[in-house]
Amino acid sequence: MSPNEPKESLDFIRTIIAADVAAGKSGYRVHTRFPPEPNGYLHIGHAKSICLNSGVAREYNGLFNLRFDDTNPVKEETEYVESIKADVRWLGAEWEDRLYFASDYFDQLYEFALKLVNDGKAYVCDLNAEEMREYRGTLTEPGKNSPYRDRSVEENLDLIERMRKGEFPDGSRTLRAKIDMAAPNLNMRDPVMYRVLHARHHRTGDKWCIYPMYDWAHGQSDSIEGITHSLCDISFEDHRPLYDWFLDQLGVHHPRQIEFARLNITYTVLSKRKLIQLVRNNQVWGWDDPRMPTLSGLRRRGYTSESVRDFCDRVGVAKRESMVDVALLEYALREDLNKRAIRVMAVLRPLKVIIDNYPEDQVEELDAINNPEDDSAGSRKIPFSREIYIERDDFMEDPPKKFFRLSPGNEVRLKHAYFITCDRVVKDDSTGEVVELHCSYDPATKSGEAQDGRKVKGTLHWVSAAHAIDAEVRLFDRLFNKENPLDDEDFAANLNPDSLEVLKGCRVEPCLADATPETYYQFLRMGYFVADVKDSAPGALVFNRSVSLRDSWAKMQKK
RNA sequence: UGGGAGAUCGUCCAACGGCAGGACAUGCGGCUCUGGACCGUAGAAUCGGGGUUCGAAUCCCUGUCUCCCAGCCA
Repeated sequence: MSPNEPKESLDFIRTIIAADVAAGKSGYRVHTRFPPEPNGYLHIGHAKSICLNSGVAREYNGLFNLRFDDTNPVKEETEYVESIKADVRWLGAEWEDRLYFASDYFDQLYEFALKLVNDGKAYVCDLNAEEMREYRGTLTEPGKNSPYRDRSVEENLDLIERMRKGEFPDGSRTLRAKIDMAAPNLNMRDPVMYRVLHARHHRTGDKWCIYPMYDWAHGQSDSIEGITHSLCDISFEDHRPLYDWFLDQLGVHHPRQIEFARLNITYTVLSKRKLIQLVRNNQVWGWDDPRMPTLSGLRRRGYTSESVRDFCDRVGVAKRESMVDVALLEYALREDLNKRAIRVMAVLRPLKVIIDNYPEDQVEELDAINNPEDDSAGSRKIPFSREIYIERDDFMEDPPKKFFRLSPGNEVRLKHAYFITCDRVVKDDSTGEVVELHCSYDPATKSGEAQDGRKVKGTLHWVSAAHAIDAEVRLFDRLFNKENPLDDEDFAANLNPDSLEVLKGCRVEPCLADATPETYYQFLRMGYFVADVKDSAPGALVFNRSVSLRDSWAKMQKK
């Protein structure tokens, strides 16, 4: 979408930006940024922000920056920088040569700070953390001025310079903006700009022992980069007056901060702090566990970046707090995969079927279409023989009314192959478990149509026993069994103990032998699957189920 | 009377003084060599109370509820 071909309605942010551009603000430019802190992996909530920021820029032929907000060396690591870059790139957000770090601006930020000190708008404060809290006041009571608030410019200059040089221990002094200790907005009660922190930074090393706070770094970084619209989540609404204050005092380019509601999804948590807890407590395999809402987890699960972007479009942008149904995410994936996934046959819980009247040593190569939704996907050959496997769930000895699958005496179609009828059931004497089925086929139904025009209600997937290859299949369910896991103080108590089911001894058709994570498959009637990027290898296949197919039979059974 | 923000189908998002609409989810029906996909169809909402207006989800008043803020985190 461009301003020339508007949608019938714009979200509130695009409405604001359209007005700003029309009014000629910032020279008709649009320039946005995504500013992650490299202290964890990106999740789908970040995807919403990335899509918004990069999308808006693209719509106006503007620019989009990736900037790491790396102002707290004790929490940040290079590993996170790399994973974030990979995730943003995967999503298709293009930062071109504009990869920045707030730490790139430490020198400039320091110069800015000196200017505020010189202007009498910032001072060095000797209060410790606890004292500062006491002086800050409360939500309903004003704070008190720091006893150090009225130091001379000369003394402040001397002190900040010595802070920078490392003369003072961690936590001993801060540089504070001189605003208003009685302000009803706590952020304006002389906020800290710099703290002393003798910590090695992942990029600047030991150069600095004072580090800027978020509020001091963020707006100025936006300004330096020429950002026009600084989009952030609603929790920063209270910070906007401070964002504006710093920029106004400095008299520099002044981007407009706009806040939107963060994304929440049912049956999951979208908070870096919570996710890192799951990782550290080994409650998941890692950041890229396929059950995690991280972008690396979703990717490993088999989500396409197209589907994630489509989902972000569908959830919209607004200010009210909301909880999006996870079904919408799944819908977006199915929608995309339905168009592009190769259809193959895989039997997850095998039950042997012997076709008694099929020639003992015969093998036929049957044609199988790769994707009925996409002619260009072509077709392939699959082997058929006397002994095959079908899904255990596709047979019932004593079927209920609407069961269209195999049962004694009933005829069904084997996809791409023949009609078969079940003649005999072999059971284990001691357990009574069905061990194998004896069936007969009708040679006149090859490729799945009966010459005489008779119909069957059911079509089953299958694999030739002699040709099938072994695979492990992992079925995932929601990570939490409560719609909002955060409703309870201990959210981890809501972890779904059945979120993972591992199936071994699955039998899949031969073409899957060299499956790689780059190919999205639909296992006919079972769902969409992808080879696991870490655990799958030729000869030891491991598939993740990305999402199941809609299943009206299962739905019917539940009633 | 701390400050800030927000309340529209079950869910998410529209409607910006002029017929409350779309998507997901759900129900029903059709079609199908995937009980998939697809097609059709149904039910489903303006937080409460006042006011302004020919006309209010929208403007005004009032009440209620929800969320955020007291890190030298971001």
